[in-house]
Amino acid sequence: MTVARSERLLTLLQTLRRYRQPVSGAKLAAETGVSIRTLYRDIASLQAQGAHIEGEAGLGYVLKPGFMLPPMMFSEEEIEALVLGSRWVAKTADPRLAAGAADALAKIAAVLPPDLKEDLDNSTLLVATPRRGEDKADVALIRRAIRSEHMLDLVYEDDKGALTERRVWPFALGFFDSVRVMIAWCELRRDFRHFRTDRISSAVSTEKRYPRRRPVLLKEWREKEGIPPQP
Amino acid sequence: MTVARSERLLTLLQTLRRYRQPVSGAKLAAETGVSIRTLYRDIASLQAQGAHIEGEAGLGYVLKPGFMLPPMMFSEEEIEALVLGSRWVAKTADPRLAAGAADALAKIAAVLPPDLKEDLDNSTLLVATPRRGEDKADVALIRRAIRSEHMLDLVYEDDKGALTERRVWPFALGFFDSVRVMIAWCELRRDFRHFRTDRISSAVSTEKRYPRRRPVLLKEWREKEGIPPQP
DNA sequence: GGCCTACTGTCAGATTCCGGCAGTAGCGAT
DNA sequence: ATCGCTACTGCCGGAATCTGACAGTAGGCC
Repeated sequence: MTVARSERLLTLLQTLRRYRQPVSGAKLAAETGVSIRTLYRDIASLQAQGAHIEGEAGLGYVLKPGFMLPPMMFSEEEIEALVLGSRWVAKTADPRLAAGAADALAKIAAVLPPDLKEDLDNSTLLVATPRRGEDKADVALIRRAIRSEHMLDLVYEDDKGALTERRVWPFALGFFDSVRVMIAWCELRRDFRHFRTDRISSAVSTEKRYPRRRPVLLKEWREKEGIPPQP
Repeated sequence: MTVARSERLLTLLQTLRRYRQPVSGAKLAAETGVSIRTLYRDIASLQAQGAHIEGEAGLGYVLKPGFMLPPMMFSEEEIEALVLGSRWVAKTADPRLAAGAADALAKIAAVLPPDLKEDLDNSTLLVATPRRGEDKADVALIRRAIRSEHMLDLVYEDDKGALTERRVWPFALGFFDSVRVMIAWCELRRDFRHFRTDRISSAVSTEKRYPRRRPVLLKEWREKEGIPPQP
C-alpha cells in the first residue's frame, strides 16, 4: 500500500503546521524520518495536491494558516447540509467569513460530479435571508481580537440610544437569527455582556492581552446563561 | 509519483458512481485498465479510505449514494464558515438534513487538529436559533418527491385557517428565515405557489411523475420571482 | 450441479520510490 | 563581495512496492 506515504505526507503537513516561523527542510526531514531529497519530493507532492506551502531559499518553509482535509466520503444529505449551510453563511455573516463560505462552496462545487451539483441547485435553496441592519463595527477586527485574546475599547450604543465607552475582553462571536453578537467581559459592568455588532460605533484594538484565558471565560459565560457546549 | 495510483482510484470511484446497479469487478477492471487482482486491491484501498463500497459474491459492487471529496486545502475562514453553516443547518433544518449536518460536522471535527478545533469552539458560535413552529408535514417525503419529480397530494391550511386539497408538482425546498417553504406548481391554481411546511396538514406521495422537468420549473419560477441563480 | 462473482495467498517481474551525490540559485549577514 | 545557509533539480543504483497471473475458497443465482 501507499498508505505509508500518504501517512507521512499528513504528518509532514501537521509538523509544518505546528511551526509558525519558517522551518528548514533538514529539520522537517529529521522529524519525519526521511532524507532531505525525499522531503523535497514530499513538499512538491503536497503542493501539487493544493497545499499552500511556501519555500524560500535561506529561510525555510512556511504553511499558510489553514488545514488540509484528507479524502472523505460524504452522503447526499451531508453534502446538501454543507452546501446549504455555506450559502447561509455567505449571505448572513460578515464579509470576511462570507467570503470564506463562498470560497469553500466554490472548492466543493468544483470537484462535485455535474449530476450531483445540479441536484443540489434544484432540490435545496436558500430563498432569502433578511438583514436586520448593517454593521458599524469592523467584525474582522473583533475576530482578530478574540483569536489573540486582546482587549477592545468600545463606543457602544445601548437600547435607548445612549453612547457609552467601555473596555471589554471579547471571547466569542455569536449569531442570533440574523444579528451578530459579540460576547465579552465588560470591565465597566464587571460582568458578561452581549454587544450587537450593528450598535458598536467604534472598536479600537489595544495592545493589551486580557488576564484570563478565552476558554475559561467562555465556560463561565455558558454556565451563567445555561447554554450547553456546542456539538 | 503515486499520482497515477490516486488518479486511478478516483476514476474508479467515479466509474462506480455512474452505475446504479451492481457492476462486476471484471468490468471495472477493464474500464480502469488494470487486472482483476489489482482492482480488488484498489477496492480495498478505497474502502480503507472510507468509501462506502459494498461487494457481494455473484452480484458485483455498488457504491452507496454520496460522494468522496479528494484532499483539499481550506483556509481558517473557510473551515469556520463550513462549521458555522453546518451548525445552523443542524439546528434549523428538518431532522434528516439536520442529521446530515451533524454527521458532516463530526467527520470534519474528527480530522481537525485539536488547537484549530478549540479555536472554532471558542471564536464562533451559534447562540440560538428560534423555531417558528413545528412541521406537520414529513419533510423527508417532500425531499424524496422533489428528487424523483413526483406529484404530491396536499391538504393545506392557508392564511385564514381554511383547509384546501390540491395536487402539486414540488421542485424546490427553501429556507426563509426559520420557516421552511416548499415551492411547487399548483394544479388547483395553475400557477406557482409557496407552501409553508408547518401548514401542510398532510402530504401523500403519488406514483405519478409530473410531466415537466424540475430544472425548467425552477428556472421559470426564478424568472417570475426575479430571483437570481444560486452562487 | 453449473455459472458467475467476490475474495485471499503466493510469487516473479515491472515499476516506483528512496537516499546519496553533485550542481545551481536565492537570501542574509559579515 | 564573500561566506554560510537554504531551496531546488538532475542523475543513478539499490530497496521497496506495486502489478499481473495463477490457484484456490466461499457465497449467491438459476
